Amino acid sequence: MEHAVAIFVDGLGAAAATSGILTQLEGRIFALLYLHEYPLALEDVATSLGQSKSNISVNIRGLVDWHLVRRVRVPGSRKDHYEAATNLWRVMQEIMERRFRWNVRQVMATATETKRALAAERGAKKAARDQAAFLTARLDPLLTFFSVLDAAISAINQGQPFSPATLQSVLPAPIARVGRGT
Amino acid sequence: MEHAVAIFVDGLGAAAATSGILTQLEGRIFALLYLHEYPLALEDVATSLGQSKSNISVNIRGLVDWHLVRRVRVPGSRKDHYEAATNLWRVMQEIMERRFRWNVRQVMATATETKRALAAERGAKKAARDQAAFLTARLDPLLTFFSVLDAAISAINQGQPFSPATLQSVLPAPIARVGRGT
DNA sequence: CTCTACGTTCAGAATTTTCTAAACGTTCGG
DNA sequence: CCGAACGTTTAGAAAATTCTGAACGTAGAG
Repeated sequence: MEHAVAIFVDGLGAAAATSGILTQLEGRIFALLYLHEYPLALEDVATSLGQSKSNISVNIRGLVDWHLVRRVRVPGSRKDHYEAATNLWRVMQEIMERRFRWNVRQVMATATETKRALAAERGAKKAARDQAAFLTARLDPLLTFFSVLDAAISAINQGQPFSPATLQSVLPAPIARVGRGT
Repeated sequence: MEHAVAIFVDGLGAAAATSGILTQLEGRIFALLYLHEYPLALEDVATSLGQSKSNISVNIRGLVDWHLVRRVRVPGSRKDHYEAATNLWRVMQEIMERRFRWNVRQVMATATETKRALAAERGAKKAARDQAAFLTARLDPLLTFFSVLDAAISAINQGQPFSPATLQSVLPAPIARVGRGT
């Protein structure tokens, strides 16, 4: 593997590992494909990354599910070939939609469920009623907050993907470089 | 532990486990504290969650570092007591700032580093120069995209925390468009 | 100063996750 | 149909992580 590509693969792998969105290996696979002009066969990916074919097979499927990687047919070959998505805005929308939002709703469902359990308790004693009032006072703002997050995600995801040029124009001033070395 | 609280603890724990931001146990600790009006001692947390004190000690420290939980002194007692943050907006700003943004910069640093390596290679042959041009064509939009993300995080984090009332008012009419200015 | 109640550290146990290689199923060229 | 070239499944190995209990350090009460 070329030196520059190796650096990118390592760096993106490390970033993915701490992202909570992708695993390190998924990050590495994506990085490798992202820096290849033409689709790579499963086996090429495996040998490039020093992993077994079975492991790549399993992990690349996750990337395909998330639309970070596309499977393409290459005329002369029977092998499966893969290429990385290049529309980063759309990739982010997908991740927002399918992961972040799912999490947000999980929290909302939990809060709602908790309120339901609370209502079902029907405490007759004053202490129990006070307790229920307190719990509601905690649960309601949480529910509101996550509802707003949910709405914000909707708003973002209904927008059209930006082109690189548009993105460029949004940037205020050149960001100072941050030397977060690996 | 009360039934309603148990449901909340389990639910938030599950959400945290898949969030990539907190571990399940951190989620459970936060949930427990969030639904308690008065600070809990380390030991109370441990027994409520069925974990060893040492494990809670380690995991609660992470929450304190992230300002999701505050350590407070309780006059009559020598024990450490903890209470959950209730300002969810501020909590989210903190997480954005310290985790998501850090990740974004990691990617930017990687892309920059890769370009540097590319420049250092100084390929004389035509094929090498073509390859370098292609890699640059992939790296530059990525760099731009993540710069925009970085700027967006700045914008969000420079805003004042919303009050629950304000959040509520934002809810009915979803945000129509993502602003382009600061 | 001593004794005790606490939180923290740490070595290793328990559990979970990741990875491999062999077995298997499928497709396609002959 | 056959055989070879594939990708996938899966049982278990390897590695990473989470968790515990004992040892340790510390601060405050007496």
